[in-house]
Amino acid sequence: MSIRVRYAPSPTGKQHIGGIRTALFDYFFARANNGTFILRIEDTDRERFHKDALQDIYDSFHWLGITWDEGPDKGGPFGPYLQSMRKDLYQNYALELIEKGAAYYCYCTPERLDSLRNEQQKRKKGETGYDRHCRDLTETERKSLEEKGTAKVIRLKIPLEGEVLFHDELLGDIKTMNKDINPDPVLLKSDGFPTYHLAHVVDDHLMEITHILRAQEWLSSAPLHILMFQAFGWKLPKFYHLPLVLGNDGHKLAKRHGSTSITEFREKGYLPEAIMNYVSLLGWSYDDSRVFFSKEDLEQLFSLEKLNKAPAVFDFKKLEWFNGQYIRKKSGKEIISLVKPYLKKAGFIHEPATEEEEKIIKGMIPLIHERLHVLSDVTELAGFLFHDPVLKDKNEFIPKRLDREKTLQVLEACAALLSDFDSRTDTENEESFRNKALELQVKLGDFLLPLRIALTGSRVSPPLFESIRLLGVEKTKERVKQALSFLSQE
RNA sequence: GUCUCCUUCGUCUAGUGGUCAGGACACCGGGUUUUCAUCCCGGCAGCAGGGGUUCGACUCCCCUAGGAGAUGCCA
Repeated sequence: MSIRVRYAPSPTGKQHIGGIRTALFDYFFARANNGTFILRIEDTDRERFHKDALQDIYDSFHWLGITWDEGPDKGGPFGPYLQSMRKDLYQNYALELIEKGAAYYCYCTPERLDSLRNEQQKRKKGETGYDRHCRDLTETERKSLEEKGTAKVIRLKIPLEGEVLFHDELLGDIKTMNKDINPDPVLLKSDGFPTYHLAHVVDDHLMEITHILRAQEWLSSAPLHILMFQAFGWKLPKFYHLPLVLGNDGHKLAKRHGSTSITEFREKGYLPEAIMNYVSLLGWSYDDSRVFFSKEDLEQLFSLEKLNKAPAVFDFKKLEWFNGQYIRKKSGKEIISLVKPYLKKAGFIHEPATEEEEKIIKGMIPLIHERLHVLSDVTELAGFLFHDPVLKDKNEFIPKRLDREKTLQVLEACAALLSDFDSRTDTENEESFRNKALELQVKLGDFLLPLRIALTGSRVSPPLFESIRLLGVEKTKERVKQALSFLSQE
């Protein structure tokens, strides 16, 4: 039987690292086994639904280059793939469960449920969850509630005794006493929409899903899902509860850990290759040493056997390292087009860029390429090529081993050296500067520092001589002049 | 509180009874160098604890501890 897997996000917020990791595993597993990858949108929570979130799912996937074989926009033999369009279907299945005695109507108001929960929390001990108030309503009680038009939901009737035993392909056999299962969870909400529990079981069956890969946060409700599969008399898919991705505080990854949504990573200048590579290594590995994997590699190499059970902490530093690696693999040409949007956004260049701007960009790439960790670093690194530096701290100019007088002297010497800068090669220039530094009894690094700051506004910059050539000697001279007067101010 | 899952360097991980416990990021040194970055070389650092099983346990079993998740008319 051919493999069919699905990624089933709910459009309630931006796609985060955790969800994408699951999606990637689904996708790679399908590709590596000539299976089918399905995208199903679980938009059954009408209150939390966001149109932008739906778009974000598509955007994130397109950007990463993940394609699906069946989905809302693509169609397929088991559609529609938008759960809100399958509403009636779920109602029928919920009714079927009632007929089978596996579910029942509940007329409890949200208010009653709230106060119930409050009391339970106050008590701290003992029972939690629904008290099964409506489970054994008599027919007459039910009828009178119906006549009053009380809103109702459908709840799953969890057996009071016994246990559920199921096998997780990753975690092994898992046994749960029925009394420990969430007491009678809601299947069909009062607005007629199903909850996740009902919807995914119905759809996974109808869509002939063979493997369910989902995060471990679902593990505790898995027994209840098993119960439903059994009540319907359906064949069980294989379950893989994937380890969670945690933030550096050890908790489930969430907004508070900074920007962990894919679109935010994208905006900061992370490459899809880097994200894909890094995220794939969260809870999965290939062998004892290989770390670089392209999408194509993963589409072939990925296997469920190499999955890890323990949760993984998301490490921004390592992602950044991967990103730097992938940036360095790009050609200069690629970097140019990758970096341009950031220059535009910063207001450094026009749209489209002028000829002069193009020239500068082309020239600066070799200088900044290997200094880039994320693409947005470009504005910091190359800003001085597009605007004069802001001089704000005199002490910045003064090297540790020098004082202000000496620094002024050094800067004057640099200005003098600059006059026939263009007539010399870089090697010759270096020699002249070196000689002058020697003459003034200053280390070359110290000698060049004030000039570097005059030019770029920072102690850290791309190589000096190349930078001077790029910006032009005339402009450099002006900046040195400004620096000189700034530094001589009392 | 209760239930469930998890536990190898700070982090991601390899390891499936006999290894000097391997790799990567981070970190710390050193080298290259006009700063930074890159690059190269080197280093620090781990089997949570306790019992078993076994000739032999990181590997198997039990207990303890710690962590996480769930406990919603959210997914």
